[in-house]
Amino acid sequence: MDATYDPATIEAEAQKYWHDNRSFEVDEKPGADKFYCLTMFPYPSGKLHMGHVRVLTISDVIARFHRMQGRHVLQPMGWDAFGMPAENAAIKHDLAPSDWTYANIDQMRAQMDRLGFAYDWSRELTTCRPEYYRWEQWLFTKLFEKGLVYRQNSVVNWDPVDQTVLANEQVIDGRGWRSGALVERREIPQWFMRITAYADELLDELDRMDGWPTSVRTMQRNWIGRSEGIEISFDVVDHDEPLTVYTTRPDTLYGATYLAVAAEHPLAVEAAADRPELAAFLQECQQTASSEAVLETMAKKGMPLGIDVVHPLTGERVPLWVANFVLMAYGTGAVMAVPAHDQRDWEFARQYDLPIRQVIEPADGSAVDIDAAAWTSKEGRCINSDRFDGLAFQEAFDAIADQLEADGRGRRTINYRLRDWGVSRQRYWGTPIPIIYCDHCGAVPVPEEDLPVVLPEGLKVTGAGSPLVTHEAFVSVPCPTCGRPARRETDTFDTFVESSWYFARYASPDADRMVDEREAYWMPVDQYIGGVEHAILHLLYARFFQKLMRDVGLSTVDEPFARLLTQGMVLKDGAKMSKNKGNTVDPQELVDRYGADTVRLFMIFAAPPEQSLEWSDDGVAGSSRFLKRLWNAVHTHVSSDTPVAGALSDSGKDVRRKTHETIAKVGDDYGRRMTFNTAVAAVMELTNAIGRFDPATKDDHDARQEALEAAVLMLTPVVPHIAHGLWHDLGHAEPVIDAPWPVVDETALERDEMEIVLQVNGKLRGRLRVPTDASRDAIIDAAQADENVQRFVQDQAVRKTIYVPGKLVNLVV
RNA sequence: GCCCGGGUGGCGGAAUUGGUAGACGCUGCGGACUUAAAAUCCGCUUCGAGCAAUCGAGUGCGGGUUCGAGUCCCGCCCCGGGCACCA
Repeated sequence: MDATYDPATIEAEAQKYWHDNRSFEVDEKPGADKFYCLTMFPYPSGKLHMGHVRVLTISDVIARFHRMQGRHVLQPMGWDAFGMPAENAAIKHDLAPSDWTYANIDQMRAQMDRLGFAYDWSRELTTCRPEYYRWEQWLFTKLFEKGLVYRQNSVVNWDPVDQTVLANEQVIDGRGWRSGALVERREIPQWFMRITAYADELLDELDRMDGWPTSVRTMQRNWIGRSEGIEISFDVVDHDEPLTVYTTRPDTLYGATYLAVAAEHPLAVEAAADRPELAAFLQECQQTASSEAVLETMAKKGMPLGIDVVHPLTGERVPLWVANFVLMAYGTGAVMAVPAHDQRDWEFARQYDLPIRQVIEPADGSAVDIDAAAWTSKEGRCINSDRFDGLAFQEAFDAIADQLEADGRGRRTINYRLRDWGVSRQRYWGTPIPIIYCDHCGAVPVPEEDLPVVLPEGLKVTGAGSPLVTHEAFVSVPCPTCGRPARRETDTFDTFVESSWYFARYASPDADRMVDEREAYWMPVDQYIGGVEHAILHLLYARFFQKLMRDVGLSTVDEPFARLLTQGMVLKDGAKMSKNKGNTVDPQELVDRYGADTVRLFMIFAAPPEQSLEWSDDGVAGSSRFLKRLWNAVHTHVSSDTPVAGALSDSGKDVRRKTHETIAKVGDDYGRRMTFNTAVAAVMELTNAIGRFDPATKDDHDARQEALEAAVLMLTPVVPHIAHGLWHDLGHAEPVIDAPWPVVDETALERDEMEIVLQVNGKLRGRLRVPTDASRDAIIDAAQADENVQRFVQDQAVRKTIYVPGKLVNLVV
């Protein structure tokens, strides 16, 4: 064994061993305890950044730990290869998105291998390949047959100068990021997947998904947003069709003093026909980005339409307004406003001097000042509500609902905040939507035998619309039904479609179906790891797709991810590392300088996986120093002479106790708690103890061998290369990746003495060493006899004595 | 605006079920080795008072529950993530 730690050499040796032995390629081994460990696959954006290194390292630690626990571990890797950045890079550098993407993939794959991740590369997936995306085209056509997809108008951000649809990210302060033009809302026909058909199942299963963080489950629950309410019809004066609104607060119906519709609503458009100032306002409402964050934070504006509606219970006339915060796409495009009991309605009413009528008062009789703010609590009872006065929330809800239903003016409904998933993108670098439009047959799905619809690679991207639209060889096709000339859909799928089923495809990456019977062996994913920024969209869509695959008969699994770990960001100087901020650190330079193990160790040690991680150059150097100390400790041991036979010394006993205490803690930290940082800290403590220990006898020497072996084994998931070498140096022929996890020797944990903390009135006043078998009374007596304790007790009477066994005594005086 | 997190020394963090606040690492300071420096090793390192024993204060802010609160409850402040076309 070399006296000095040379990462470059030992990492190359370990990686060569894994590569030559195909150490991480797995197949379906019957009866094995399978463990499917999966990282959210990366978008191939260029080189690996620190965020990648962190999530990939966390996943690799989990995968390698479970392998050492004897499980049959699958850890695949692939590429979420379609998306907007490739188009932007293509415009900037005048090249094809495909060339840029494949070059990035090659670069990132090589970097991953240099970091020593235990991937089964035989299952590698790339979503921009027709052999991958053909199956989601196939599924789309099946869903078309089942009525789970449909085409409908919906709103996009329109750049009137570039004549193109913008992503929310491309709208900056209401303007297009390239043209600088004011963005408009525009409605265009788009394809939707009916995720709302699965809303109840997606919601109900959250209660049972105890392998997921509660925060993510809560976010999804709120996102789906199931509510029980009433659809109420208001007759519109001089119109035949009533106006329908949904409310969860029918108990406040008597306080409805106005209604508001969206700018695109037919009633608003009709009213604007002969009123230029109203038409101008509707035009202004269009001049805004479509994201909810923008709509909810912009100044609320409105105008009266000069149309009245009729209150369904009182028969009073109530004015109808148009407001910029009401969206046509959500619900019915109309809302009922109760300013006294809804804060947004209250502010709007104040702004436009609309009446505020209190119809609920606190049940406890306390006063509320409706002039100061809306009173939104449900802990009240009705007032000013005719025969419903005095009723509590639920009573009033039921009574008013019954009345409206009896009058034919209302209907109890369950409503969801969740909206169907719009999957159409007016972009080139994506999966073609497999639809052909025929003047005679309408929208026709591409027949199975004509799939895949292959995206022509190598088209020139300009930034003004998708090049597919003008690519006649792609667009012009005969109708599959009637054979007459027809045109292909030129929109592509949202890239979330590709990432909604890749986890299943890894199980059978070469199947001539979407997935084959191997899916049943590997699914569900046992541990999924990725950024918390995916807590809602990606994870909800993936859950939805799993159910779609189940319901077309491809799977029997309900939920795709049994356990979920959401890792935090990598920060530097308190901000997320990003090219924009110019605070990035290139992982490659660190790997070149310190080796992969040091980078991996720092990533794991600096913070628990779920928290953000603050970058520190000095911390990386510290991780490297620790590996040198570990190397030196093993070198010192294997190059020392074995002392003569003799029993274990007291310090040898201490080392054995520390070894087995550490084994117990580290196993719990890796397995149950997933706090890998504290696992590493515990092994550092053990290594420090080994360094201070000078074996006097053969048994002492054996204890040091045992301690070093345990330390190496426990660090193997984090720093597999140095562990590979050291395990060999400690005298083992078999590779450390297949060595079993160390087992706790309970007898080594036994102690003769324990420390008891002494408190007076809850304040620390002393410590006490007592035999482990000391009785409660003996300990309390000794506590009261303690000199410092007596200083604080003096002649005061002890009112209460609290004894926490093995921990503390608290005297209350 | 709404939903979900987070806030502990000079810094990253630890404290697992309400029971010793600051493990482990970094930085800094002091020392050893060296002609010297680097590397390495040893010691100290929450703040204040004290020669010391020890005492007081302290986990974003203000209250509360408890023998005892970083941990539980109520009300705030600040920072981060998401908000349906970034992935």
